[in-house]
Amino acid sequence: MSGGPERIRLLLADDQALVRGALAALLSLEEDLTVVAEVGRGDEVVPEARRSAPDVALLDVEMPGLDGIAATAALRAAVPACRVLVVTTFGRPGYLRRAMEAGASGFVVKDTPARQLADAVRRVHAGLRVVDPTLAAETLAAGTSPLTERETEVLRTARGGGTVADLARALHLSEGTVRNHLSAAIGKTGARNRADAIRVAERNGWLLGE
Amino acid sequence: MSGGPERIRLLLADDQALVRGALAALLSLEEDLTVVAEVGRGDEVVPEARRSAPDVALLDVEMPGLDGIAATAALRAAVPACRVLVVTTFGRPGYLRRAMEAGASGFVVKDTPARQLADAVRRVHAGLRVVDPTLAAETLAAGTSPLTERETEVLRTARGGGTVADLARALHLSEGTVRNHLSAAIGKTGARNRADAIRVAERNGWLLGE
DNA sequence: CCCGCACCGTGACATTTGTCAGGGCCGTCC
DNA sequence: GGACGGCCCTGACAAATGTCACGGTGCGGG
Repeated sequence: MSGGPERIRLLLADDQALVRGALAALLSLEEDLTVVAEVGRGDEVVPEARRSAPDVALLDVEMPGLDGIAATAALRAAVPACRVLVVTTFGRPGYLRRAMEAGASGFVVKDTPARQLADAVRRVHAGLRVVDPTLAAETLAAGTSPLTERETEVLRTARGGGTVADLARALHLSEGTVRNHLSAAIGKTGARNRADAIRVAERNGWLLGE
Repeated sequence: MSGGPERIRLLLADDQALVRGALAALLSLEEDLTVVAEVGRGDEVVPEARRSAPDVALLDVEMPGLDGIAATAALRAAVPACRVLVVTTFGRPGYLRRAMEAGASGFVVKDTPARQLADAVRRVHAGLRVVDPTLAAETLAAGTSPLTERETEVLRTARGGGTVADLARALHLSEGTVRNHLSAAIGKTGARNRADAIRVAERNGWLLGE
């Protein structure tokens, strides 16, 4: 508590309580870091950040309530002084780009060595950007989503695994139109199936928004 | 190092280095626990356990090389003195049953509070069993897999997302047989699609073994 | 022994899915 | 204004998928 007045204040957001607590333990070992808040849902990030005024927020992408990308945007708007470091399980190429566009300062996958996390936090706090180099290359290669807005929506709905008729009803579209969008999506993703297209799009992080 | 000779020796296995390190930090805060080994792959568990002789092994289910269930069985056979606590992301009903059958002493999901982990470790070390009560109920409800061995195999292969012809070639079966197995699986899972059936089976942990 | 059951295969069938060629409605940009 | 492109729809077609009925093989239990 009285270690010094200059500690970097951290907010942790991760839906898995165990991981959250473990990260807190890991980061608290550092002299210059202190965890001032922990939340388990994306929509709790902004309220909690308003209350505890952290310097850096570590956000997971997969969270209930609000995904980490949307939470990033909301947090940047509500508490501009707080920088964001996205820490995620999956190195989906699209995630990185979306996170950066939303205003994140850094992006780290969960299979990077534990030692590097504290450094990443310090760099972000210092105003630098932190990006996994391997992932950056993939992101450039994968580029932005080739899918149109409607195609994305159809594909996202199709994730639930219903028939074309179901999708048409859910989206208030004609069956033919749904088929057309799916066909276009299958072509653009280079897939052979609807299921295949969903997998490809998901892996690239093209099914996130909204 | 010299806190006392009676510390519980732990082995951690998780494919995400960050989580692994964080768990190590969390558990090392406890006076009576010490982490003696960390691995990132399932097939490294037994060799490492032979070398470091841990009292308790914390294994993730999702791991490259060898999944946590198979690693549990192998570890129990190779190093009977070491008890196993499975720590996993997904509370799939089938995972719990399979883990227990493989000889695990405990099963914890990653969104349990961090404080409880150390207690779970101590209980397991003391010879008790630790099971998430909510999950136990679900497991009883979901029961064992209704799928026959072949159906499971076909469904597992179908996950890759190929056509029936592809599956037939990969499994050395006739197309008609593959269709029959898929049809049976769809019926038994109460699904309407092949993709749907895969999702249901996956959620229940029926696609694990082998 | 006989029955049930998992398993493999065949063939035929209805349904679903994916593709293609159209056409019309709107915006934006040149 | 005209071209372009996203979006919606139609209708028709081929291919893949799911279902059904059937026969044949082993294996284990009553």
